[in-house]
Amino acid sequence: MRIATYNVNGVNGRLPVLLRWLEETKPDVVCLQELKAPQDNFPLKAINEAGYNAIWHGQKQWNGVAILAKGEIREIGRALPGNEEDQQSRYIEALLENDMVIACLYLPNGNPAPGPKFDYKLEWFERLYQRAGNLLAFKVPVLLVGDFNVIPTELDVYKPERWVEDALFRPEVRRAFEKLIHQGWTDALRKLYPNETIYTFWDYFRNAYERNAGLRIDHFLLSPELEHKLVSAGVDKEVRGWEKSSDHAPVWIELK
DNA sequence: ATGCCGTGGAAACCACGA
Repeated sequence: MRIATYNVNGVNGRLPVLLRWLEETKPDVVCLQELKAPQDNFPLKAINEAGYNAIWHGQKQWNGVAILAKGEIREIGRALPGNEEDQQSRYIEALLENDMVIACLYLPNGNPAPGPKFDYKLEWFERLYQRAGNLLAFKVPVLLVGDFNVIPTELDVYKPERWVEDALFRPEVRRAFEKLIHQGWTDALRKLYPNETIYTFWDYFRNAYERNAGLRIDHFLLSPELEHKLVSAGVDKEVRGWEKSSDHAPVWIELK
């Protein structure tokens, strides 16, 4: 089965691109981030007509996550536990019909750093670590998927020296990602391509896409139960070059 | 070195993103 993640940067503004990409690549399950749509303005009809069921957690103006599936999908939760005051819709968790658990997440950007937004990012990351540990303890197949807003290593950014102070690459954030991996997760794309330059995001300006000045910040983390089912993975890079594209490209994995 | 672009919501600019 093919599972994909795509930060759409506005699900309604991106609808033609999203539908074309779904039609061309036919993923079985899709995690979307940055819907930028309130709960009652999600394009469910168009998604259904494209052949997908959907659950989503919207928010007026910003954030918002969704999971689409050709098969049945049952929502488990739509908030990351541990902070009742967190109102931002950045997390949704579901059970797929093959009993796999999938968490679709949009980790906070965190800039400017240091500052309250960076503190929120680290706090959110710690709660994700706790939740991820609880999911691992169930000993079932689990996927943590989405826009982590983390550049894991120097290999994942075109000019690392320019990013050392940035909230996507600061040591605290890289350590948090490393700590999560060491909890027992596998970074799917790095497992298959340990030494390749792979990007999933290119800025809208400075001709970043044409210069291939990108970042790898959209990730698939596999629980141990899934590690040996990983067949292939990649980035639908050409989608980033389409008219009215998001600044992210879709990323996908294939599981047997 | 830098939101230079893009989105959505409100208002004809703003916040936010990475």
